[in-house]
Amino acid sequence: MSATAPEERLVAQVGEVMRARGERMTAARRAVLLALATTPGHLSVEELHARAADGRLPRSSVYRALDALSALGVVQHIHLGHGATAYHLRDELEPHLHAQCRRCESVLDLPADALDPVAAHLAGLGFVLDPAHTALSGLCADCR
Amino acid sequence: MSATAPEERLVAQVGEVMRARGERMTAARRAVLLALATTPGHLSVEELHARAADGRLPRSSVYRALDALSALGVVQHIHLGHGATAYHLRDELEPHLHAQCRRCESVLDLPADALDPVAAHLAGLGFVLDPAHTALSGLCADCR
DNA sequence: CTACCTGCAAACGGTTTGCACAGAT
DNA sequence: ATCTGTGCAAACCGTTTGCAGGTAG
Repeated sequence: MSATAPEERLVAQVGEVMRARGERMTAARRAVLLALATTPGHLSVEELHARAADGRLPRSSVYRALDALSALGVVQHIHLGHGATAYHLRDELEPHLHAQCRRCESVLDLPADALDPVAAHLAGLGFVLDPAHTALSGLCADCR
Repeated sequence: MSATAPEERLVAQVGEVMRARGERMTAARRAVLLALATTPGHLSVEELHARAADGRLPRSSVYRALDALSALGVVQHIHLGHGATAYHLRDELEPHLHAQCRRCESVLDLPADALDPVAAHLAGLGFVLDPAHTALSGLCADCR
């Protein structure tokens, strides 16, 4: 019966959007998209390189696939202080922020509304906060 | 009469702390410290390199001077999303946070207590927030 | 005089790019 | 058949490091 797996549906959907824009759904993009869809949490390019197409996809292609998917709004990234940028599918249903320990680099998830007070303050200055775009920094319980 | 300039007092003070630790107040460290003390706001290593010792101080020495001064707690740094790290003297009297526009890269200052609500939430999880260590991200009034 | 520190130059990790070829439409 | 995307390799940028010589104490 082979019901259509949710990742395959995603690839098909994204493919349509790309075609509508005169772009193409290629093996590289499919591989990156599948890696993101089948792995929980956020992944570095390093990790994507390892998981997508079994490590056979060059890093530069991973970057270009991420660029293309980001342009569609399918993929988002988070800046983690010192460390490498982390990528993830846009999470429409479960948006959340991140706080990273500056010592052990572990990442904590926060409710999406955690920055609402600052966001309001900034809005008053005409500044639109993108709360998920950079991780907060500090020391986790274990590292204090 | 040549009254002692505040920067010179700072250099002398920091020099003492260094000596007390078995370290030294060298020309490189003095130059970086003076550049930070006489320039408002936060500076990249690039900018420090240009201002300290007239550009004659190698970048690697700027990094090492910053490391030494950071170890004393005299200097702090901020991670700015994509961009290069920014350095500044520890501002005991006027601590503040930063929000950076992801388009024009300009930086907005925020009151030090702007993240208190999140900090409280995180404290409940045992996580100690360091609110000044990473800049928030978004779009400024001009770039929207 | 003796550590500690500097300058230089090379290496580094993450990311971007130029180019000729491959492949989706 | 066309034109976008890929692979490769080299360049890039911010940062770190090894080492021989310099200098603060």
